Amino acid sequence: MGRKGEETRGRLLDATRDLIETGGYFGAGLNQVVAASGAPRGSLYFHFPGGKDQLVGESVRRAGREIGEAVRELAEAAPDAESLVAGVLGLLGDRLETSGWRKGCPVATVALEMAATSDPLHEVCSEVYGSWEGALRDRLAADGHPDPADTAVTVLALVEGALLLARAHRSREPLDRVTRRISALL
Amino acid sequence: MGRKGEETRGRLLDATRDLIETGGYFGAGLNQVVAASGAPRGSLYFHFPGGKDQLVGESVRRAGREIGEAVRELAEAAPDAESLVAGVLGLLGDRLETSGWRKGCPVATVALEMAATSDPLHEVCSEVYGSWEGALRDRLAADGHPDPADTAVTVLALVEGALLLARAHRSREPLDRVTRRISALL
DNA sequence: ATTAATATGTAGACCGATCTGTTATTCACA
DNA sequence: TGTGAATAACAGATCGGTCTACATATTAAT
Repeated sequence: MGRKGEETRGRLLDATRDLIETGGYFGAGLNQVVAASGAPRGSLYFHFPGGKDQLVGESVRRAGREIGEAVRELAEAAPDAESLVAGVLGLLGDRLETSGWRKGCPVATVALEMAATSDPLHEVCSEVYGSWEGALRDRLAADGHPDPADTAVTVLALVEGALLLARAHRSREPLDRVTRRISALL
Repeated sequence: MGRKGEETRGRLLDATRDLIETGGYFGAGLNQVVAASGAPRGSLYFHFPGGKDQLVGESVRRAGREIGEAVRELAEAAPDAESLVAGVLGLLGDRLETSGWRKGCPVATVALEMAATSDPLHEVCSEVYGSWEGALRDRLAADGHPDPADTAVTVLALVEGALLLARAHRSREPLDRVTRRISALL
């Protein structure tokens, strides 16, 4: 695959991710994807012969990897788990607010829409959440936390839930309140 | 409005709620709504002249009221906040699993899809979450909890996040893990 | 070095299906 | 007989997906 091809492929994935994050699987029409990416319709099916499901699946996976890496970088600088979670909540809050409450979690909406419908997409979402859970669990275990597995899932649920409430209220207040209470879990 | 009219109106709202819960706003096509409810297409616009947004809005509000009442009943029987939250998580877990991972939170998916797009629907979701937060806060305050406002939002975020992860993994493990760690917050 | 041949990618018209919403007509009960 | 409600045909737009023609690279042969 040449340089040019790889580039439009990436533009398609980025545009899809953006639209998915705002309106989920059904909210991301392929017409909007090609319009936003600048790529023609034919190129979409050249790079993603599996159609919309492949496009969305790779897009979610890519976004999951990106966020995972960002969290890993934050984790290196954070002295303990508590400041790490606070940092993540702060980062996500900034991203959410500056995007006009559009950019929350790129996985959540698709996960909810597809939980009972599409097996391939459900698996992608499950794997992404699993990787985040694992990274968090490892960090907690390394810090000597007494209950790393349960606590990792609990913290992830807390972050996702706070992000959901923040979008629902169009306010970072839920994120701030959760940040204030996070220490009780760690 | 006569008896018959009220009945089909209710059937339309119930069918909409079911489809919304499974696939969100975009996942609930009006063709599916009329097919599931048995009502003809024209009746839909007779009872809901505001179209899909009115139908979905009233459906979300109705579902929010129902769940709020169910929680209130559970709260009367629960000796403390901890057993109340555990009861809610258990109830939601049962509902989720027996529905084949379809019925989670009837508000969440719509809230995420519409956070940045539709002002009326965003407000409905915000109000429903607000009412749940308020009920939880009052209970915590009545129990003499030191930090009812922050804790209420945190607990709601935790429940919503756990429900999201459970649907994403098609497993009640996240709900169980969160249940085990909830006491740290209360 | 130049040209032919092949693979890679672009481009957009087009298809049937489905989407939300409208309309005119008929039904049924008071 | 008059009004609340049911009914289904219909309209325009958009959906995901397919198709063929064209342009641009890359490779190979002369």
